[in-house]
Amino acid sequence: MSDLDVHNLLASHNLRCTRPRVKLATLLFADGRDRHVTAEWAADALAKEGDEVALATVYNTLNSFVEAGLLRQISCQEAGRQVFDTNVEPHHHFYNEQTGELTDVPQNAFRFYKMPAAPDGAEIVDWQVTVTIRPH
Amino acid sequence: MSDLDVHNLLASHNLRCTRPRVKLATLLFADGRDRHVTAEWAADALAKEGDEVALATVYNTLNSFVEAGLLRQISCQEAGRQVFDTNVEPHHHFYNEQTGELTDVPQNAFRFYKMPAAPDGAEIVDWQVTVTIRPH
DNA sequence: TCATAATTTATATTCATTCTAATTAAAATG
DNA sequence: CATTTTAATTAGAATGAATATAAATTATGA
Repeated sequence: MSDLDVHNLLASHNLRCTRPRVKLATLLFADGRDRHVTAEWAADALAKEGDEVALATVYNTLNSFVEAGLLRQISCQEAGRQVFDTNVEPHHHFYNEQTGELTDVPQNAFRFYKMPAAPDGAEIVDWQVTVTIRPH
Repeated sequence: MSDLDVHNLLASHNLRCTRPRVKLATLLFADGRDRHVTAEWAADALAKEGDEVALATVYNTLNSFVEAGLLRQISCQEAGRQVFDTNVEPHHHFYNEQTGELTDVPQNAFRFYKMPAAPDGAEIVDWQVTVTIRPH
């Protein structure tokens, strides 16, 4: 993903092209790989490249990316830290209980013939499987 | 669940019968209902009954209960707080995105005919579905 | 170029949880 | 039953993640 692409990506999501946003978007989206990152990880990764961004800004930016639909916040995780997922398509996760690492499981890895109905007065908007794995 | 039962429950799980443990076990297990509770909720509930227990003790106790297999820690939740589940059997959850409330979904409400294989070098130890619902 | 509105930033603050060290209480022993 | 040992409780301090604040900076459009 070129500099121009990053600018287009931000612009097309109504996000101003600021230094922190460009750096973070490049870090997260440039190679098209799926990633599960914390704010601290992203801040450290930028710092290592000499692109220091204040931690508060990293939080702000990741949250704007979530609002813009560029990132997804993962709710299935070790308690106590927010994890952001670059894969915004519906999918599931392996959770390595030893390392805490999350790995994507494609949506179609699960096929079901029975699902619960939504409770009265509510609708189902998403479902997500967390598969806990243990190395042996 | 009588006082005697609570004592038996604790004793049979190698937990000393202390005031905080008896109070918490009674609060959580006496009526056999499934509950999803935070440490703060439990501390407040005891305080309202005149049975004050230090918050640190509530945390200690809930964590011992988890270790003893009397409670389960839920990993699918709003970021930032631990939720303890009195239902230790395999099951799933509705997550109300409006209120944050969790409701049990019985294990057999899902039937799959296709599940992902565990990655090399690991085994699947648990899987759990979180169904996000929205009131309408 | 200039004005203005959004963004960044350092710092302070909040909140959930754990740690510490002293006290208290439970079970085991004699 | 008294004593000893060991575990649990507790107040308060400490930690760590995330957000709020408010002043300085920067992007964008006129």
